[in-house]
Amino acid sequence: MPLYFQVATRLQELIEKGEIGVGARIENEVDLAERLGVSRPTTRRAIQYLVERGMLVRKRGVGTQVVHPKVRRPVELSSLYDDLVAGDRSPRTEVLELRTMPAPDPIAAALEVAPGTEVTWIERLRYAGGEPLALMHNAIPVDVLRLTPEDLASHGLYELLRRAGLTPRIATQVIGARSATAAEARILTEKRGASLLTMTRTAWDAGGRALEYGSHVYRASRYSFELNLSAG
Amino acid sequence: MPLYFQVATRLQELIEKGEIGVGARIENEVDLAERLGVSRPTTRRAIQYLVERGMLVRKRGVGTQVVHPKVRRPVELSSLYDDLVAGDRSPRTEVLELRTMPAPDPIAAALEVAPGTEVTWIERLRYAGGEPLALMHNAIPVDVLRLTPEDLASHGLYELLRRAGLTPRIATQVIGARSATAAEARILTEKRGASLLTMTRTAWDAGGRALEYGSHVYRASRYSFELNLSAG
DNA sequence: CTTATCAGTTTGTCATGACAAAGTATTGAC
DNA sequence: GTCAATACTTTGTCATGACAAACTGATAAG
Repeated sequence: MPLYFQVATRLQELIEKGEIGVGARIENEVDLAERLGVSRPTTRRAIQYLVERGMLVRKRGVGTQVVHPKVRRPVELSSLYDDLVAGDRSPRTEVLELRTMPAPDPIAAALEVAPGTEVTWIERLRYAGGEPLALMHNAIPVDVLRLTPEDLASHGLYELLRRAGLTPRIATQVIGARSATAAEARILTEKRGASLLTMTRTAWDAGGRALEYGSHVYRASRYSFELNLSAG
Repeated sequence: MPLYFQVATRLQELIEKGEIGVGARIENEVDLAERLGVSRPTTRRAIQYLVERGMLVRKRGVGTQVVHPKVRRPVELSSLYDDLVAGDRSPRTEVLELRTMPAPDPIAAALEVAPGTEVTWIERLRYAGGEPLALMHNAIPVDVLRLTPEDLASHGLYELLRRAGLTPRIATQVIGARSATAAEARILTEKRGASLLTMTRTAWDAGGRALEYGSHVYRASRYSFELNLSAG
């Protein structure tokens, strides 16, 4: 574990425990470095880490202040399944459809691959707490990953990607809303015309290769997106 | 302008122009630093900057690769008004209500201030391209900023905050959806029961002080949220 | 009393040097 | 020909030293 990370963790603990209260200034970099027996760049990097997480704020000529006692996590690249597991809402997945087919033009465009590229097309129904929560459509290029219905029934798509050594790194999402069609309402046990949250996403790995395109609809009565933002 | 930033900008231009193609590896840090006549830490910092923006990816023992030719901006702390101006959709704002009142409990809780703290309560209707787009409710503690209807009619709330030297730094947002009430439908010229996107947000400044609470509804037929995410 | 100047404090930037860790390519043994 | 050990390349971490820029507060001038 890197030194700067150890320092950051130690600082973070002090703040989370409240031993350095909100609004208080922490020791200046030079003294802190000397007291901990590390160099100033290392100290700076540790502080920088906590600044990026929204715990600390620096001001030149003034010092470094605690602004929030808890880490505000940035928006994360996780899947719904992971979120539900973390929230203890006992997710279950029903695979309604799984087949390979040439990508339709809009999906090929979203994935930034040639039109007609073979993709695995998946339609899944996600339950949480025994109730249907979301209807999810995904397209994964076949040369990225091959999937079986069994895998998908018991694991999140992102978990399967990670297991195959594929790490989503960058994603663009569009969140919107619309009314449920009759078919959607029936599947999600909502009334016709009920409001649905829609989310479309394309995710790329570190190599810039598109891993996944997703077009999902959520029951607005049961789900919302939570975001934590921090500006430079 | 800092040296590392100049280097980053230069690299960024080369990549955006396509002179360094996607997938190509850039020169290694040591050589690049020497060629540009700067130190390796400065070069590293410049590269780090572009990595955080999703343009480059580093791999120890391998090198640094271009993964995307355009900057993927992180989710930004900007207001709807700013977005619309940038998108040339000629926004206009109608202030429906503006008064000071003690903050109701849920709003006081969101702002992390004492219940009953005086806030300015604002109800605005935002137009874009001549059509109503969003109905916005905001609460701003009076000791943070005092507002006049004239200011608000011609400027975004965030612009007014900035002008007063208040910079939103951290925010938490919740995005959801629901059906329009009869009153909302009438104001937004939608049908009754039309789907609306909802967004509630609390924004804090660098000092950890809550600047603003907002609860907005958007016409789902005319607006959606776009997010770019990048994972560490 | 008000305002301008100046010194002190603290973070921001940059250079140099060194070693560690991870991945790749080459070489050698079998 | 295959596999393992080795050398090489490249990024990751860390130390030391120095000066610049921004803010604060005290001091001096009006």
